[in-house]
Amino acid sequence: MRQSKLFTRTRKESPADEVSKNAELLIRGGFVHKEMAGVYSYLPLGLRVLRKIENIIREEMDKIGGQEVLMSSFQPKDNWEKTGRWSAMDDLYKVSDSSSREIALGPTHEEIVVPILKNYASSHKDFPVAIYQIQNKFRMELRAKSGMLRGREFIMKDMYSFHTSKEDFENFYEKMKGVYKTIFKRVGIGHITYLCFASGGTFSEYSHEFQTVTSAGEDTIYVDEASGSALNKEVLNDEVLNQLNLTKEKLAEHKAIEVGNIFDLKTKYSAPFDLSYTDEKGEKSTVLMGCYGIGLGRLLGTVVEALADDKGIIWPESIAPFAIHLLALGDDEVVLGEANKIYENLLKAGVEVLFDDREEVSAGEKFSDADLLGMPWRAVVSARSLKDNGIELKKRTEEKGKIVSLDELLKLLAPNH
RNA sequence: CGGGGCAUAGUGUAACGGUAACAUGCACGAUUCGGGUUCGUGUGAUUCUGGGUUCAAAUCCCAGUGCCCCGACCA
Repeated sequence: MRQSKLFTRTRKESPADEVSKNAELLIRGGFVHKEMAGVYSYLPLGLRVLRKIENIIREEMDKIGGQEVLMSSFQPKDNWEKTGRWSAMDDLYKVSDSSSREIALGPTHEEIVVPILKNYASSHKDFPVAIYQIQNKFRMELRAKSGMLRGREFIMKDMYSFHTSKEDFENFYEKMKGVYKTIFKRVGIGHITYLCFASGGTFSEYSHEFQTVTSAGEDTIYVDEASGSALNKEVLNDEVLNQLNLTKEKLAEHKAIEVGNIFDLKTKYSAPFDLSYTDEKGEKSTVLMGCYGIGLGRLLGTVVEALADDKGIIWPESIAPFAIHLLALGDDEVVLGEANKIYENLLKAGVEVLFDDREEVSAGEKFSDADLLGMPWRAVVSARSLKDNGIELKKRTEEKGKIVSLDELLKLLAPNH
């Protein structure tokens, strides 16, 4: 994409109403636009990152047999009364229409997915099933905060699994731990993300969270570096330590962001809707459930928060909006012509490239923008690089670049082309 | 939901109760071209909303709304 055509632009000044690093950098770079507290619109650059995260998650969900759906955001009040959550869940958005019919704006989808499945599944042969979606969620947070990290409207991947036996559920649950680890690794924060023993809230006694260590985190976790196991401060007691085989003295305390969690729901939501199956002997039993969530906006914000430096964002290659940021310096015809040629060649090779072709912008500003926007690679074409007979290529994370030829550049970024 | 802070051009900030200013952005013209170059001209504001005090309110008072922070809450 040509940067001269991009409708967003960068800002030098930080927004006055955002303190958190993730929101500050994302807004300065034009990735997102704040609508209200805890509500952000995604702009072209931000959407590209979001889509990449989405695709990674989708691939991993499909890999373990998840079936993707897209459920409604409007949810009937009746369903929520059946589970008792119409009045019990205080962050539920309730809206009414012109006939004063009351409906919920979905904060989660147990109340929707269970009746849907009940419509189709009734035999033990119909299980197990795993259903997921990537969709906007609404929660009336009393205090939205930390930029993208705790919002009122946010995009979440929620998966629900359905089983006929405890063993089958546990087997799947264990597999999901591995799948989640893979996702966070692919997104680029695997090295600082821990599987964490935690409270189950209103759902179950315990659950597992995936916590990414950064100073901006709102949770406190304890990590046993030797074994890699971790637990949330909220469940830190002798009984739990014993159960996990950990000693208090060896634990390191960290601030962390909860980027994902998995729950054992048992029959909490299948029972109210009588989601059951008939087994081989003709006997009916209630279906067992698990649920598995990842907040995509929060994940995006976490990556910014955890990996940025004082100059701006540093995107991992797997989710960067573009693989490379190509800068043409100066208004020299030869330089511009050469940069254009390189841009066209990269496009032809299928490389995602952001081309800073703005003629009236100074070199310094282009460098600053490249640092702020955070593409993994920066390629500079200028009178100087042409004199050196090539393109100056630099990693976002490194100080010094090196001169490469177009062929070398293509080989690096499109090795299979 | 308890506590604290803030609200002024698109953005970031100034302004003793007395003509709303500066920077940046944007437009135009020069200049420059390897870390937000320099200069000129122009553009841009019901000072969050509503009330009150006053000859006079961006400024003081009250209420509301919005945003940020701390806490509580949190699938």
